[in-house]
Amino acid sequence: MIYRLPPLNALRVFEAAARHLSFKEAANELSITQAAVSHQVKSLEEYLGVELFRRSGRGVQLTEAARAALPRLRDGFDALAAAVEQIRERGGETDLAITAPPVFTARWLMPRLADFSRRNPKIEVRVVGSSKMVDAGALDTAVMAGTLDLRDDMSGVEIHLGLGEYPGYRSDRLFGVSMVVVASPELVKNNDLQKPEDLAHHMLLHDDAMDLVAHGNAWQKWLDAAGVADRVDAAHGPHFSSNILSLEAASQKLGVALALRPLVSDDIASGRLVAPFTTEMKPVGAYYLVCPEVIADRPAVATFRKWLLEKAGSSSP
Amino acid sequence: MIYRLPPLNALRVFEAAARHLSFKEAANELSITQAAVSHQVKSLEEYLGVELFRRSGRGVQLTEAARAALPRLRDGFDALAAAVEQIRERGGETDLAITAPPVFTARWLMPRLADFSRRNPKIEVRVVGSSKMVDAGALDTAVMAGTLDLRDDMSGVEIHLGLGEYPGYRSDRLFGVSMVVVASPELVKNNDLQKPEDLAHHMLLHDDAMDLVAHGNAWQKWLDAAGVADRVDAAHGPHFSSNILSLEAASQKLGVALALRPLVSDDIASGRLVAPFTTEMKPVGAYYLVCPEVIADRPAVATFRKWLLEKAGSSSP
DNA sequence: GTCTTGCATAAGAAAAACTCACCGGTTCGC
DNA sequence: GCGAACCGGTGAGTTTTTCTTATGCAAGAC
Repeated sequence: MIYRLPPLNALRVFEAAARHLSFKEAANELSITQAAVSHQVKSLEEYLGVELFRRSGRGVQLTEAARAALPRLRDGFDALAAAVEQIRERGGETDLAITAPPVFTARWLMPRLADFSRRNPKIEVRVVGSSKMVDAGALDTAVMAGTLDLRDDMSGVEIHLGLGEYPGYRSDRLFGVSMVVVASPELVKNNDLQKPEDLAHHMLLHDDAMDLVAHGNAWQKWLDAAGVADRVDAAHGPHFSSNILSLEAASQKLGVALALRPLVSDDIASGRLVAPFTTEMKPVGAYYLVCPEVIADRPAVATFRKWLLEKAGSSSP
Repeated sequence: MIYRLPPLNALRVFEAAARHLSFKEAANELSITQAAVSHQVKSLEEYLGVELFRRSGRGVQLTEAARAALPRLRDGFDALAAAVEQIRERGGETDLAITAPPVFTARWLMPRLADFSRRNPKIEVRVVGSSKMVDAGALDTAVMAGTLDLRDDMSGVEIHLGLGEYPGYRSDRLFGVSMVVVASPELVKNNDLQKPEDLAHHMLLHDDAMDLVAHGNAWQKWLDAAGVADRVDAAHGPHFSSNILSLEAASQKLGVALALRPLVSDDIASGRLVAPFTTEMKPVGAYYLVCPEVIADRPAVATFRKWLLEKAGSSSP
């Protein structure tokens, strides 16, 4: 993952200016002059080729483009600030830090983690749901060949959805995943949702994470696999930023979502969701437990790995 | 929200160096010299007062502190990159983009959103769960009543947990929140969890988001409010990065969590969770629907606001 | 009109980032 | 062992970026 980022200071200045809706105030907050803010904002606008503020003689207003990006920008700085804070306080006080994709965490890990904690009450756990544990890059051709590696870093253990190619790191395969269509049982009962063609009459729920896994529009790919791409429109429907949200939406009868098997097994077993079709799309990759060799033999890590592999083995497809 | 951040370029260099576990490789990626990387890393270490790499003659190793903070750091840069990308592409093309905290989205918005979509099938929605929509509020900004921005390629509303002071933005109060203790019904039945003191015998589930809302250690504050701070240890127990995860953990009987009322009302009604104590801690703030004045009167936004306020009114405390 | 406020801009000053050249320790091949 | 190849550390000097000062310009307030 190589970041292509604009000058970061300019971003920070822009964020402050946007928050205050005033260059002067922003300058004050940052302990620089108003002129400096003006310069930075201008350079950022030139770099991006996009107007960020609308100057109306006196005062400034955000443009649509700038406004739309602000939440993420704040998210970014928040995360950076948190990371720095963590370093300052020597954060890793817990015995075991687990970083994993949110869906995996909520749907698979959590229901089982209680068991782990019961068996190992002394191991203090820290669970971080990180949206970017999907190896988007791992689906690139270069990496598919197994030549390139990414992510030579990490803290504690991480769970990745990828190919398991992490040179220098111990990686254990948990289980493979496939993509299935899920919907609320009532939706299936009430309307006819027996053949993939019937999807044309339902709302398709999209989510960004799934598109990442599928390396494109996930619905499009699934419909292709099912051979009904020409009869169902994959473009429309609400978008969600995470699989957790789209699954929640599906169970609320908002529409039909894509999910990863076996993560949704529990939902299906409990009747919260059903998988009406047999068509399953095998995306590349599987969930892997990855950790740097240097910490692989720590007691807490070793215990967790052993436990996790056992759990994965007993419920894997 | 004023960010206290180290020199950002140093952070970026550090991230690259950590990823490659090599100053030389990092230098190569960043198109600078190895000496520059060395300098930047050193300055960051001095700024933080924390050793980040352990130099072993040839090659470098991450220290614990550095390793622990990396996932967040990467999350941060990912978010910044995404924000920049979004600005470049002038955002999505949906009719209505809703950015909200993850718990709010999953526990409150989603169950109701189905109704909205049913009533307004033509409005295409994009829901983004953003981890840090909690804020103290931008309090001292100049209010601008400027020229209208007539471009309509993207319209975003946000839901914040804050004070409702957003100059230049239209903000409507949805409902206030209070902090309550929740646990699995079985946990309450099997063990005695009748008085706050009993918490001493249970695992306390911590989450970062709740600490943010409480402006400190949320459990500590709750225990203070309940008057049992001296009898229950607020420090230990597993940590989660989001309220969604800690609630999930609680319902899996891993321990006892803090939650926001009324977000968990549905869980309590359905019996997934119970709130064993009457002590409720009122944290500052409430959920607000916030949107820039310039887009407040667009049909999609106006429709959504009307609907949302109606829903909030009928279920607020 | 005149005053005030807030952003833009140019030119020079200050600060930060980078390079170069060289050092020293470690590893690896012979 | 011994020397070569690597890799990071360091200090001095240079380049680039960022900031300030000073001033200009437009819009709203009185």
